[in-house]
Amino acid sequence: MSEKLWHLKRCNLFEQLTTDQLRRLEVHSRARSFSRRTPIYLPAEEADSVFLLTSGRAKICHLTPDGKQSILAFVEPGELFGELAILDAGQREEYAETIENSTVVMIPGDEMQQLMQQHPQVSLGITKMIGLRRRRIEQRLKNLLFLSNRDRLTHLLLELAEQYGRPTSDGTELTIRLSHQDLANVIGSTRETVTVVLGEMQLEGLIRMGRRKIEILQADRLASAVHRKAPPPRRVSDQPAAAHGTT
Amino acid sequence: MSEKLWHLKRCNLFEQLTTDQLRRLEVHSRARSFSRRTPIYLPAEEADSVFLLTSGRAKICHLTPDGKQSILAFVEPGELFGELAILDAGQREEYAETIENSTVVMIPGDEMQQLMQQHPQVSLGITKMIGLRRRRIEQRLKNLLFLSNRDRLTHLLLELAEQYGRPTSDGTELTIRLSHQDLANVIGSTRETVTVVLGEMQLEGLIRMGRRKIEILQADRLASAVHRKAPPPRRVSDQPAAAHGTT
DNA sequence: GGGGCTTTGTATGCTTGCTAACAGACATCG
DNA sequence: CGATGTCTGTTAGCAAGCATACAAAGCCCC
Repeated sequence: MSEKLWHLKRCNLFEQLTTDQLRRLEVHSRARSFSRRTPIYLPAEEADSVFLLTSGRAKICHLTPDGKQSILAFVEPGELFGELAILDAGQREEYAETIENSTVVMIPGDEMQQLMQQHPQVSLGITKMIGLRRRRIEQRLKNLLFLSNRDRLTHLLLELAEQYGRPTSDGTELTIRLSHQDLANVIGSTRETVTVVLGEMQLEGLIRMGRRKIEILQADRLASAVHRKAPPPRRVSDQPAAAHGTT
Repeated sequence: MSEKLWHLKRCNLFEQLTTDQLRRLEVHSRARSFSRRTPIYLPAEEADSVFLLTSGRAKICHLTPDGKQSILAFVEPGELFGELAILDAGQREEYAETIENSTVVMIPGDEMQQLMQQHPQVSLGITKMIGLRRRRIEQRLKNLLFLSNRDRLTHLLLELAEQYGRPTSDGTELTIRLSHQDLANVIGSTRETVTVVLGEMQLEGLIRMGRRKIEILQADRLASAVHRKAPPPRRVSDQPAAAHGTT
């Protein structure tokens, strides 16, 4: 009970709210937990709730009729997802699935709308979130339009490093474990191609990889290959990137 | 002066406002007109204003370093654009250019923010708009990921027909005049390919085309080819689709 | 600790669609 | 009305990356 409240408070969207308001939100929302690789919601389901991931990790996906998957975004603890349910209660077009054992809080859409009406801050926060994610999607669209398979993969690795990177003695290790298939599903390619390209990168000394594990050795060289400014070097003592990002 | 006000009122986002509030908005905003094929704003420009198109037609584009263009959206009268300037005053990532002689009203971003703070209705409206556009982009991303060149073109034609279609005796004529190059820039293809595919479609009796002109003869067959439900038949007397859409 | 699932490695066509290169038709504007 | 720019049509060659087909190695759960 008070745990749910605690989780709500951790979402920076709600940090301005009074305890009373939070409690109200808490009463109307519901906590659930899911084990690894379980769907949280499915396409064509009624989209009447917004979700807050409180622990674990999830991904937002789309599936074509013939079974091809694309990953639209990853979700980290403290992030809201399925947020387009606020706009109009239609049906989901995508589905959300846990990557690791996770817990979420479900907030009814109308409750959320009401909250937005009463708190311009929350409203603005939501708007910004949706807008930022839109920008990210637009960026991906452009990448898909103009970049080769390899360059898109490079971009992805750099983004992942920024969000999920942990510094090591040799470079940066991704704390999110993805298969080649997953990577392919993000950049819109095939598993085989990703395997090959990653293999090349390893030969070139840019990365090192293990099973579902990638370590980036030369972020600067990767970045310059796609005209992107290199990420700032990060000390081992630094915390992993603050999460508000998705892909 | 009162003309600007009149235009503001025509934007459904503002229709709930009192005349006083509108006048306030009016004082702070500025009207400008642009002739055909003129940039309204450019990439890397300071993004401190939101635009309302009051007449004409425009497109939102992205240009790669090596000169390849992609069209992100078309803008119709009454529509807001450049709206991500509300989120944070960074730099534009895209540019907007008129397709026809146009007039716009520039609304300062902070003015807009203030308005949103004071009027939850406006805020919600903006959120919905950004969200809907995000959905549209996501749809395009999926199309690009999974569909062939031809199928993407088919989708585009159907969408354009919905937004800009005027019924004729033989089918539906697009009231927006686009070159093959433009179409290619929307679906992420090349001019040559679009020419060829459109040629095929014409041979198959699906469409008829002239210079910068396309008439869709068999929307149902087009639609079924991409598993899309056929658009509702529209009487000649009906008005063209209400505009809140973009691509 | 063994069976089965998951993940990765690798090679060979083949297809789509891009590049490049012209040519003609139409339009617009002085 | 001529000239220049825009738009469309067409082709051949080429390259990226997909589909397909196996194979082997790790990992996890029973």
